[in-house]
Amino acid sequence: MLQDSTSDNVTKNGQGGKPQIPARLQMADIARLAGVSVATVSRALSGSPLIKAATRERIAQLAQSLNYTVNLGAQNLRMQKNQTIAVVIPFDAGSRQHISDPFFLSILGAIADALTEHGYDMLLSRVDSEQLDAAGRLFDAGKAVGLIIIGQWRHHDQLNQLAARKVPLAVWGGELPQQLYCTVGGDNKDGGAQATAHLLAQGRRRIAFLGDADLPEVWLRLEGYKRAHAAAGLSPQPDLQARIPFEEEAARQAIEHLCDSGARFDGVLACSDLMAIQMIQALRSRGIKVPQDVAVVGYDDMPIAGYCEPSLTSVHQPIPAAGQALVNALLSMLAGSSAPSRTLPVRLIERESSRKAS
Amino acid sequence: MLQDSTSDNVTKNGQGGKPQIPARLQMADIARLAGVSVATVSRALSGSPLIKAATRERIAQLAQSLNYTVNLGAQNLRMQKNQTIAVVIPFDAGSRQHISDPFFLSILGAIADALTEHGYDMLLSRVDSEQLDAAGRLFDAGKAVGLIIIGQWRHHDQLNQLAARKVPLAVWGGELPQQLYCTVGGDNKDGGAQATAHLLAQGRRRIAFLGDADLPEVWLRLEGYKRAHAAAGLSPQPDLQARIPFEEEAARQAIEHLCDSGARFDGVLACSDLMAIQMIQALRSRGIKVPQDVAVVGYDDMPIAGYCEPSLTSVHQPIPAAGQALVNALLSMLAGSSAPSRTLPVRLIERESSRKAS
DNA sequence: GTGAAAGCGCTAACAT
DNA sequence: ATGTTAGCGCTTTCAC
Repeated sequence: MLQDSTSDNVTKNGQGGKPQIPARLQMADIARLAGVSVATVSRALSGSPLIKAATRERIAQLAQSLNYTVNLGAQNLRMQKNQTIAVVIPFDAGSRQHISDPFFLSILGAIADALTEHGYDMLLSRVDSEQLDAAGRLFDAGKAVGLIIIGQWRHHDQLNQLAARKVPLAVWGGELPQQLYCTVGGDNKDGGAQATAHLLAQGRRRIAFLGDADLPEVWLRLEGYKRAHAAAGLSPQPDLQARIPFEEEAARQAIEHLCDSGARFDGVLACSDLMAIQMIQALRSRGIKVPQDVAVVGYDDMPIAGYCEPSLTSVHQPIPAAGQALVNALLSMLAGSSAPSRTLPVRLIERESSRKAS
Repeated sequence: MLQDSTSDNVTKNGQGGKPQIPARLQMADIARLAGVSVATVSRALSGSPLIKAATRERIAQLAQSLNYTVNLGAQNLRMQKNQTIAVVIPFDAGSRQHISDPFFLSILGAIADALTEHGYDMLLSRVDSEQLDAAGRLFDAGKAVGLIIIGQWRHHDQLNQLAARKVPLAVWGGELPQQLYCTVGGDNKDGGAQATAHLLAQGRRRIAFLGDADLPEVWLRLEGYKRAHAAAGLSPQPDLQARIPFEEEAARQAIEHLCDSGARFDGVLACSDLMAIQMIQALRSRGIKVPQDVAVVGYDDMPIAGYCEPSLTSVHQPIPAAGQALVNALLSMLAGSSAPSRTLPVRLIERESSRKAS
């Protein structure tokens, strides 16, 4: 059997059993075509000064014209490197619905931009929000060198375990005591407080809080809500704290339920813009006016906030900064340094939905 | 030098120069710990019946307890396989803004779900919408075995070239003549026609069309708009066709400009819900009532459509079906079969923004 | 039933 | 300035 057969244009074609799909070009092919060794091609393509400029150029041209690109899988294996970060958007196990909150695309885009800038690829993955630790598999299997997880959900503990296992990890969420992993998040306590203080300043006294306080971010916002009440010498009604989930359909039902429960309120702090909008709709369909009868404040300040009717007062989160901060944190962990958790400033954007009652 | 040194717990630690970050466990480590060869571990972990059940179980336990998982990079290289699909969301080159239209997350989620179901990973990538062919690199470099591209943008030609190069490709967009690649998309012509017919039926006669007809999807919707006019024995005013881009900020400006241009219209067909909402806002800020003075119809029927004030009439796109169709198409191409383009049915959801003029 | 050894596509010493 | 060679972590014939 001839080893040096130069008769084939492309390495290994027609050997395998299957009807081989256009086998990808590999370095050996380029080498043969250029009449040099693979080592030379490798060096030429990586721009090594060891190769004579003319040869380098010739090889580069050849590769380009054939759309050849170094196989990154093989390259990474050999170089022991991996430039992929997994971004995990947990999904609500009950309703396998895909998350409709625009906040997620927004932060995803920001992370994608930041990763691209640093030359990393982004593997998008969805895991059950009840089993965040399943994301660790992406690291164990070497698919990604690090993880960015959007939200702690109910599993601070699982995230801690991942971190204890030394899985490089940056999490969008609230900073919690005894936390082993790095979080980046808006200042939820302050955001909750700003929004609540604003409603109180408008003369609202019975302010409903919409959100599932089992989630750290929401819990912190609730703390802010309480703090603002305390600062005004008031104490909030516990029955006005409604456990509304983020997922759209479940949220709709819970909001309807709240409105029909007979609870009386003249202000609402919702933990997402979506919830706020759903609440406004539920109120209006019951003949209750916003903002005259009930003032509503949302959270995240997504683009829609400015476009609804009435335009929505909302707590603005610095999404692009968040994306960068998450990526920076993770990269510095990968570089061996430790990354402190960061809390980013937020600010209330006042619009029509919370205008002062007449 | 001892080859068989069993003294090290982990392969290659403390050999390299750098302060080695917790070197990942590899098969050799498991093999040593289990007192068998790597071949046995490999077989055991892949559930080969060649291995005695007891041994297999023991090895599985060990691996599990150590969070060991086969390195997929190496596995893929060896097995000549790759289970990654790249999903490309082009960005508008001018405004490097991340796309704020919720439609993109929505379809991204649908694709992610469909890919997960088939055991594929999803690499999310953003490319300049003017250089869609740059996405081919993901395939050339072996990072992904196939591409799903969201939208044709202005570069039908580049997509055709990719397809001609045999890059496995499925595109969300409009079906065009002489198209070498596979598209999946809503029935844009019909969607445009349904929306327009609805507006005409409400007595509207001067209907503005908002969208950049350079984009195939938009062009098809415009065709539907014209067809509906023709069917009613009417002909649309060319000056009411406004080239509004999808990107939020640019759209806002273009819409303001249209409103101030003196163009008179009593109906609007917008090519996204975002545009529709922006238009409603622009009109109202000028004292024009929706739907009394101007009826507005959006496109995509995103969740917000039902939640704005007035609620938005919109053309509903079957996003989950679209995600599955895109994935199925790509997978069947990968399997060697050809995949026909698909046009999915759409339907108009009537809401308040287009109620009949009194 | 298990081990030894070759090789997936590439890079980096070490030759020359 | 270029070629030879030995692996990266894994799977899989082929031996035993």
